[in-house]
Amino acid sequence: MAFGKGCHLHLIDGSAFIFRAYHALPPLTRKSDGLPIGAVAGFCNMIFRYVEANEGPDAPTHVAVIFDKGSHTFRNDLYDQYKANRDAMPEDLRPQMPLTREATRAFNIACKEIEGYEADDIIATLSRQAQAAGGRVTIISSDKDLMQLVGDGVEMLDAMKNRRIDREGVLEKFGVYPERVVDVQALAGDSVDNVPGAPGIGIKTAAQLINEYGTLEELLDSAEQIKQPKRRQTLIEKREQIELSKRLVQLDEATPLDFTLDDLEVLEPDPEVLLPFLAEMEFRTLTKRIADKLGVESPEIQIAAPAPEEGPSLADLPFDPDSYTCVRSAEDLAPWIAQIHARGWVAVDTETTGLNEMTADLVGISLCIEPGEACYIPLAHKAPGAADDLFTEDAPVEGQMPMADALALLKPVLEDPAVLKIGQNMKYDAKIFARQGIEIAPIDDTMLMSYAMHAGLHGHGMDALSDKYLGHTPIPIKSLLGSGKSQITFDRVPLDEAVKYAAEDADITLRLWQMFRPRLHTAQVTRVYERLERPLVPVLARMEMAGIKVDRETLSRMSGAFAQKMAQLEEEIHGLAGRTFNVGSPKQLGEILFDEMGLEGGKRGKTGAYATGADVLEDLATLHELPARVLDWRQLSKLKSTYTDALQEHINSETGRVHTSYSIAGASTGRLASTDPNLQNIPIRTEEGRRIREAFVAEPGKQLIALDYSQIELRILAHIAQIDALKEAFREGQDIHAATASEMFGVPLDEMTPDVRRQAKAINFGVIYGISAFGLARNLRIPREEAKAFIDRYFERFPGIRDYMDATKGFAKEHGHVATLFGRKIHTPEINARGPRAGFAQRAAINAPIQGTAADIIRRAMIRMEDAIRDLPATMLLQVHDELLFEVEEGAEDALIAAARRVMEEAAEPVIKLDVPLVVDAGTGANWAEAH
DNA sequence: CCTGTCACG
DNA sequence: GACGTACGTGACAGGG
Repeated sequence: MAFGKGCHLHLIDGSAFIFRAYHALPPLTRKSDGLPIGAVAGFCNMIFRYVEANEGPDAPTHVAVIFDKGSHTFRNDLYDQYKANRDAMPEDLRPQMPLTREATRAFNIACKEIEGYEADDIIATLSRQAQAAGGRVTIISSDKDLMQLVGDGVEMLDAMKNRRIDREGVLEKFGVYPERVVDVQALAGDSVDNVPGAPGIGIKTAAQLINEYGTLEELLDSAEQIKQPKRRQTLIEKREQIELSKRLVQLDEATPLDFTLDDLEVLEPDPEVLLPFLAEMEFRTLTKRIADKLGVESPEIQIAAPAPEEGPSLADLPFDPDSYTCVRSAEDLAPWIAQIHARGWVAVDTETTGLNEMTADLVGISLCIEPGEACYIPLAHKAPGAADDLFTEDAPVEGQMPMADALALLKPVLEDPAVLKIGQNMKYDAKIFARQGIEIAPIDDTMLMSYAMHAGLHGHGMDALSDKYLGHTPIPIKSLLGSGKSQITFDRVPLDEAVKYAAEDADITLRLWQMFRPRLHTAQVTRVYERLERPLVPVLARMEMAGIKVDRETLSRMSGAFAQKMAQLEEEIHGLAGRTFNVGSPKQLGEILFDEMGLEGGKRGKTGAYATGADVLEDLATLHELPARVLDWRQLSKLKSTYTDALQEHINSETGRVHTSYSIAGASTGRLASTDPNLQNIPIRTEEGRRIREAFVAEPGKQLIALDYSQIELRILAHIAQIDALKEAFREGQDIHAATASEMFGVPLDEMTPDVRRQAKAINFGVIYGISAFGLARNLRIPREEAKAFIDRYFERFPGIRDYMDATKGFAKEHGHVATLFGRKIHTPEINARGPRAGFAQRAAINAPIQGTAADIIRRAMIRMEDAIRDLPATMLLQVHDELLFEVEEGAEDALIAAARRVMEEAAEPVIKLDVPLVVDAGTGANWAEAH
């Protein structure tokens, strides 16, 4: 069909699709050969979704996907810096580029690119041709450069946001209509494409100037008349640069094409072509979906067994467990040490008798210097267990170096500032070595490299990373140790097996390091890794080793009291129920409440059991006494089992202190997580619970000091979202929730009631969490309509908040991640999902930059803290997200507070100058309850 | 091993 | 138009 009046042309910006697909999906690889395929998969999905969405009455008659071709265009001849600051294409995306073309053709959609021209120029040329022929055009892209084409039958469609952009939309974005967009762009420049523009003039100012003077040329000719001296000078002095910028942003509407509009007619996909392509890519789900849609049978997808030697990215070297060396003597070890010095780096891994670094004993050390070249140094292996004779059982295995000898030889290497020690989760090994008197440094950590690059995409344990990035499943530790009751410790593992396992770990670590090192740069997270992740390792190691003194007597006394009270309550509850049952069983409790007692409103969860959460029981408490007693019982049960009992088990017998372990790469937002035990959730909100903190004490002659950031997340929100009213309130030191309430409800601050303030507080928190009327309604126990009215009012009073939320969601959808002020990336792979998961992902995306920036700030404070308090008799013990806890000798409290507060309040600087002050509150006491 | 519950920021 | 919703964690008990 010839293109003409009544025709509708769709032009799809192919590169935008590809990059969106690439960033939206984890680095998927084709199962059979490891070919990176994530972007192709995403691309095909997007094309398919596009096709499905365009079957209606407004279906296009003509369509093409347009790509960029080559990196050199006429714009580079005009200006050699054009797009010069663009990152190189990620290594794993490059091989996917030709496949996206193939995919387009497989869908039977015209696929066009022309050497030396950008896709935008081809799109411009086709749009004008279509307009001239009397047809309509829809450009599927969100690239603002294309906005100059809009109007007179040409519209843009942002496929992700599903938003059409017409002339008014362009006006909204640029402040001018499409025909003047290039003028505004020429002035404002574009940092992404490295278009210089006029320094100091952004889109707002540019639009204002153009609207005042009509066109860019008229503006430049009348530059002398401009009142603002700075602006006038810029426009006069930078005229050439501005005119060059205009030529750079101006799309070429006369690109020579080797095809015509008629060639772009919409065609049905041919199942004989499309399905084999999808099957070859090994897209199971998509192949089936499309086959169903086309009404044909889905082809069988044959996935050959992975052939590691054919893996393209890792054409390296297969893993050979038999190639590893067992080092049994100083003579064996010497050449390894020489090789390490020759290279300047070595991957190191320790094997121990357990997972708790404070109690586990060193069993052996493995080293790797090149992929495939690794050794294991057994140091404390014993004969395999269960010997009849208790004495021979503990005899060391023959042929091991004395531990002291090995450590004496390794210590200089491990502490050599010229030798980089590479590990996976180095904090563990650093602590093991520290207990042997070795301060390992400098270090790299593959777990943290992965975390900096891939937070939110997947876990960062070695097994996951090896599988994903090396296509190799490591020997499972369970195969050596067994599990459950018969589990043995690593010192009982036979040497030949131990060598294979341990050396492989070091080998994997080295290979991951070689792969990740360049990728840190392409992912632009080198600074995050080097400034926020890696330096934290020694800091946390020292905090964990310091531990905090916990008074067993106090806990034990509380346990006894709790047990007594619980027994009492249990009796009462059984009496009220009319029979005995396990109060701790939600299942049994639900049956009692809703089946036997016949209370109304029982809701079943997905397992079919009644929900009996605190919110449910609180509602029921108005109807009957039993649920109220159960709530009391549950509180005590929680306190006893999780705190007063369990904490006693964690008191280290040697130090008399409790040593938590922080996971650096656990939470996707950059927060730390505390485990074994978790010291970040010690009770404080209720009086009974709070008393548990009395058991966390300072040594005699010392004090505990707690410093915590006041409202740090709301302050960050005020800064990021640029909310002037919030900023002002913080600058004036106002009660922020009261100030919010006052602004929203018009109540003067001195007439504020606690209830109004409470509601405003809930809204403030809600905003940080990605507010919804439902969530707020549930939190405040008010009707949803009322909650919605609150939120509407809030957005009305603080319109910047909604802009922030929309912008953050949009960014996540486009890039597949969000970022903190310090550049930490948090990936949001589900952001383009459908159904309830989309909501989750969106709220998480809104929250992540705020929570993550707060996490970055306290990390910066912790990293600087040791230096700042070096001369004080004080130790940093714990971090609880926005709080740091110190132990300090009596008499030095004030000095510590002053020094630590300064570090914390200035922690964002100099990278970020926040528009709001950071404020730190401090408390001192003999125990944690008093210090808070 | 999963689910529900509840402790924290 | 229906659906299901506050963000981030870890530990414990029950129950299959």
